[in-house]
Amino acid sequence: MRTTTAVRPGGRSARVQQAVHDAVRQLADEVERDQLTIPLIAERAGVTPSTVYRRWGSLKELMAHVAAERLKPEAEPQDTGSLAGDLLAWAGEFMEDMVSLPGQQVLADALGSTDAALKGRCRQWQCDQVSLFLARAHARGEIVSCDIDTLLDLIMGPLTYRLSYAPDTVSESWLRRCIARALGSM
Amino acid sequence: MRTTTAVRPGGRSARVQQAVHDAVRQLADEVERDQLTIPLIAERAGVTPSTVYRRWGSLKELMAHVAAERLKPEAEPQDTGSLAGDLLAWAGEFMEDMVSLPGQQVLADALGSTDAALKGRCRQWQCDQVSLFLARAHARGEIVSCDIDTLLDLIMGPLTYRLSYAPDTVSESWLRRCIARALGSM
DNA sequence: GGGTTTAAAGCAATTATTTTGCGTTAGGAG
DNA sequence: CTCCTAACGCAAAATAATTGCTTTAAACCC
Repeated sequence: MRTTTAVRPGGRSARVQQAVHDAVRQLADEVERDQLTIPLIAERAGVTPSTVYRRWGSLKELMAHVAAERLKPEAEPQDTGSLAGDLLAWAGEFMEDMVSLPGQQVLADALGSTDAALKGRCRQWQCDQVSLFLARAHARGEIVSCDIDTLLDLIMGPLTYRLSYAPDTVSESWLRRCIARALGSM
Repeated sequence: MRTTTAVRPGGRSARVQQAVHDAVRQLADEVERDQLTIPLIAERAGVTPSTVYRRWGSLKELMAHVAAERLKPEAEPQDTGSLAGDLLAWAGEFMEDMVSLPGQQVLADALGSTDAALKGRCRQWQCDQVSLFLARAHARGEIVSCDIDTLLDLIMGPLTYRLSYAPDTVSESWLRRCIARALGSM
């Protein structure tokens, strides 16, 4: 098992990680998935293949790490003025990202990993987002009767499930119903 | 894209498919995941590697096919006398299978695929199961106010989500609450 | 700051896997 | 029974993965 995260954060190590991740994202838009190889990625990143093998182990693990990074929220999610609105904006954007063909690849790469630490991090990011929405709601004085886990179970659960098994069956109206149900439950 | 399913069903082709699938299942219990290679599988199955490459394309796709097969229900699920009971028995068995280490691999292999047809088949099997439970409930005279999709959204959604991102947080009591919520909703 | 230590990267040789062209085999159709 | 063809086997060639050793550059300690 390799560590991959923040080994000697400032310096060459970090630059290599950045270069490799960038190379993967670039090449994902340029070549078919089955010709996306580690030697190709290494060349684009300006490093030797053995560096990639030693740090990430395999293409599968590398793709999982890059995919997980794309699941990480980059900016503060918008404040819509209500919990339901915040959840819809957030989950809606996720939904739109992941129904697309590249999004489907990202989701598959992330879910295809068995790295528990990686999955745990993804889960934590989602918890953090929902936690932020709940804090906002509380600050507004909204009465909320459900916890983070239940919201994730009833929103991200069905959403991830459908995105994986039947991506053509998701829609904004369906997502609205999920959110309404989640907020109404308990 | 390859077809894989039922090409010249009766004959050599089917025997090869069987032998290869069997070899994968055997070897999955014997060797670490990263030394499970196509040449190894081919040797165990008594075929040449090129046969496997030509039919399945890559290890990833082969594993996805084998994993999907394990998600297919083999026997008629037990009739417990109530819809809630049927759902709990079925989803509970799925949960127990998939929290285990080999189960986690199977789930990751299946979810890691981007073969829409394969995913669609998995979804269909689950629809069929729930449909059967609903038919039984109807025959018993149970009043049921929710449809197949909602039951899958509220049971298999959260379950698959948690099995993927936080397998240590599932439990039978949690699953019971999911099922109760699903049956009470709408 | 300058010297020391040590992860991590580069390089190159070795090994393993993947691809491919072509001959062969065995189901399926007439 | 014979022909036709998809799928398999075989072996050579191309490509990718592994590994031992060397070199580089962060990090650490005076």
